[in-house]
Amino acid sequence: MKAIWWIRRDLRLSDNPALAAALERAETVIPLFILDPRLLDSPHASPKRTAFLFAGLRALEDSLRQQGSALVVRQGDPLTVLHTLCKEAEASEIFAEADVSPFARNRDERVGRDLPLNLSSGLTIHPPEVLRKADGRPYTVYTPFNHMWRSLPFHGSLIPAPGRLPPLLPLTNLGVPDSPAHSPDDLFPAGEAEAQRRLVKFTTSAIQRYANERDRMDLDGTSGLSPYLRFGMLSARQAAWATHTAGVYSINASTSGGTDAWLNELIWREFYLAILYHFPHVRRMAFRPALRSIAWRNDPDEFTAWAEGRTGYPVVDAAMRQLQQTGWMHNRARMITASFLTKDLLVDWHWGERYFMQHLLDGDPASNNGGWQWTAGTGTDAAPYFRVFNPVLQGMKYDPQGTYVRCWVPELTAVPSEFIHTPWKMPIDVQRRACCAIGKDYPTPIVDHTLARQRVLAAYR
DNA sequence: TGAAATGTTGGGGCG
DNA sequence: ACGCCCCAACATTTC
Repeated sequence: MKAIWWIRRDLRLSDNPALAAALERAETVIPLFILDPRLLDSPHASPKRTAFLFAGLRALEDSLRQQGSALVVRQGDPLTVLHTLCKEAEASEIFAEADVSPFARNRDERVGRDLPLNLSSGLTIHPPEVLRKADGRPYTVYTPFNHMWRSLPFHGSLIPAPGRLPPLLPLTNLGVPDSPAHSPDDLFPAGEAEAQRRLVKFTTSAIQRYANERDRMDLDGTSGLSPYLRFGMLSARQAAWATHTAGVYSINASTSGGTDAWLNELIWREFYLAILYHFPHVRRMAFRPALRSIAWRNDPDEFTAWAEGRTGYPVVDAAMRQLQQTGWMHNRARMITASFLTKDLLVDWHWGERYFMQHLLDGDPASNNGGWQWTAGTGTDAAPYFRVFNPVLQGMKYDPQGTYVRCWVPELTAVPSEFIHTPWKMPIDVQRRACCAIGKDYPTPIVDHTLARQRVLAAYR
């Protein structure tokens, strides 16, 4: 029997339930990736993320070749492509990893009606369907979701990568396209091997300090694994299991330091994947009906200033430039910039959601939407509307010396630390010495935070 | 996974 | 010695 392994966001050979199922049932497995124009040309697509995906496909292709197989790449509507390939290669089964987004579920349902599609769970550790309250309804609050999640047994162990794969007969193959844009490949080299390297590095060092340092924008305190999790170059199970090697892993522990904080982040990921699965309309509108008609200002010039890092608030500008230049942004900075756009500038969170999707290597519909709705206060278990981040205080707390700011906003390099988060307060002679004239070399704040805060509170009320 | 406004307390300066 | 004021430090409430 021949089967197709339809690769979507599971670019890995190890711990891949869909691949394992295919190999168990079929003598020949055809690894297939479909370039779907509806995804690649969507308004939420990102040249940087596509470049990362293609680089990941090249890495996967290399691994498959080393195992005696190959990667077949084709373009078009998945149903049509799969139809053609099934006929051409005489494949009688298709195996893939289940996904949660409305787009993916729609697509898979269409395919499954016509073709023998077998979906395996692997995107999350616990599938969204099984996590329900006692009354059968899905969770909408993180903490009880977290408790239920942690109470579930982890079944099965990690699936090792297969040894030699069955060889393929020649098939029509586009090959992996060249990356559409220059990607910051040195910061995030794509592929399963790199993901494993990072995981080992993280679980043997930074994870110990993760509880305290993950919020510090000036330190290397995060895992840096999000782009790899996004495309399944690393499985969530691998990410959670690896905490064993950190030596203090306990599924029910509340005091195991960094590993526990790390597990919480993985559970946030599963929470928002479950939210999108159970409430697909969150992609189109606020989860909370009362907050679907906020009187946004939506000033296009202010939005552009935010996007380009010209707001006059150093932490906001540093973060937005980091995103533009690297395709990644520190998690604390994501909350600060999202709060600034929605609350200080009163721009619809949908605008920010789309912009982040267009730039983030790890851009994932579920996590990104969840994060934006959390900040805007419109989502499940969201921050209350009156919780407005103060960009100055956040900067002083999570970038105390201004190292992060100076890294991404070079015009502030010589500004003394005393003024690094409030450069507009520099006396003229200090500005001169720092070679930074406010209003010329670096912008005056585009809004007064105190006034903006009052304005947003009124608008939300 | 905030921050500002408001309230309370207690020590020290000073008449 | 005493009352009064000021204000920092901390706690509570409110947005």
